[in-house]
Amino acid sequence: MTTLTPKQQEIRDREAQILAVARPIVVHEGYHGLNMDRIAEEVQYSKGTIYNHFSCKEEIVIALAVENVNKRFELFQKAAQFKGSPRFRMLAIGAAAELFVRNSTDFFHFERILDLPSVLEKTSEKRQSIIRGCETQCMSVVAGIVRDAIAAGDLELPKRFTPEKLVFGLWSLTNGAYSIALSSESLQQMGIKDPFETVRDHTAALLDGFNWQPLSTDYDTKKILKKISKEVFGDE
Amino acid sequence: MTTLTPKQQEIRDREAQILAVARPIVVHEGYHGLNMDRIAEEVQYSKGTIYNHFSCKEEIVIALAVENVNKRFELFQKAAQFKGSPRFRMLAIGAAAELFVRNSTDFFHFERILDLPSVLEKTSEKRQSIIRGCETQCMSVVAGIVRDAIAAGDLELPKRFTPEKLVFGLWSLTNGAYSIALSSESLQQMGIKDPFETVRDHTAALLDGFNWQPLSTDYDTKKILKKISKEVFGDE
DNA sequence: TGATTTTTTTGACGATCCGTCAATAATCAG
DNA sequence: CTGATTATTGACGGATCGTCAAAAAAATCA
Repeated sequence: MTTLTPKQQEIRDREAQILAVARPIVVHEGYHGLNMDRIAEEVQYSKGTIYNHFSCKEEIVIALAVENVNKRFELFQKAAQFKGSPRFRMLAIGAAAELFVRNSTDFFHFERILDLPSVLEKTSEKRQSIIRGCETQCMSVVAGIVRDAIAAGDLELPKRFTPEKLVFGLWSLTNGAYSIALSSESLQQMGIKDPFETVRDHTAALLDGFNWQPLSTDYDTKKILKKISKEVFGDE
Repeated sequence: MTTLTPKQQEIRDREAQILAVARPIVVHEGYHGLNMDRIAEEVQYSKGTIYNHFSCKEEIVIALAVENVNKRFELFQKAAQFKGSPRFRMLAIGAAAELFVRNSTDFFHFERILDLPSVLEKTSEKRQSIIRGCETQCMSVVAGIVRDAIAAGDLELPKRFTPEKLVFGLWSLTNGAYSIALSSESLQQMGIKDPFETVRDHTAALLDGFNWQPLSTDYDTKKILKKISKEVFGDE
């Protein structure tokens, strides 16, 4: 129980091995470049063995997505702990989201694949619920900051407008922007050279629109962001 | 030249037939439910004939997407012609986007499939550029409204902030929201029952954040929207 | 009209890839 | 060391893509 036989150890490690082999394939050659025979060849085990770990191809993709959403959740938690006013903590969340996308551009590859219902359908309920759980937790962390802002008197939401709704807006904005930025060729020719900066500007405007104090015009964004990246993400 | 032989007529019509058969399949059974043999069977032509019209499966999907983006562009043009202040015309654009999504939920099916690089890769440059063109034109129409607002003195953008950047934000927000709403199961359980209403609120907040006059607090949204749907989209 | 050329249609076929499973090999327990 | 258990293997069946030589249909011409 406490100690594993070498065989058991080998089996445990293999799952990570398979994912390590699969990840770059999906990233560089897309969903259709990923095929089981190739994985089998690269990890030096037979196809049947791969299927002992993952019941289908889609299960590998979702496993990769799980690795990513866990990382995101960690970043969000760190960010939420930034010492400062709620509005600044929200800025830290934005920085976390940006950092996440920058460090794992590949994330969107997996998320896009799983956006296809015909793909998601084949994956296990178990891993699906892990992903949903991560989403919900991230949402909670951020909604918590909104609640703190309300409690502190920095923010007053319109009638029947929940903190979750506000978070949904931020989530849509950032996710939508990164998603477009990664897929649409036309962005460049429309004159948007730095989507990240644009997203920062827009989240600021959105929160200003809700009159969340202090307004973006009242603080030095660059300065705060520098402080955040030093204190929260010092190492990345 | 001016008149077509019956045979040529038949060939012309067949393309539409194929798409008409393919669309519901993709919508209801996803990308992987769509297969060429099945299409061939349903349109009562052999597979080879299908391949005379579309060089591959992906080409059918992108053709369906083209049908949709054209529809969206039409709606946007109509909306932009609404008689009223730029801010209200922008409201009309929002209504157009919402109407588009409501009437063609299936749109996101095709867009998601084409988000996979491994799928898009196989499609013709011709159809790709049609789609890009529609995107660019939509962007231009909306950016035009922003410019009108600036010219009218209703809006002043921050330094080095182009109208296109503002449009990109709106586009991200709405697209992101609809995309999440359609795919994420977790939304409901987070308490967002009406994503459309939430999107309207957020776009309003975003534009307020840029201090685009008149602010959403200064007009009766419901009233204006009713006017818009009567005058612009009377029939839909 | 009937013969000839051109165009269109067809579906059998090769190729690829998924997922299975009976046979084989490795490991473990006594 | 031996028999029981567990893990591994890769050949195979099935599905689907896209091709292409042969057949059918249409168009052209005498």
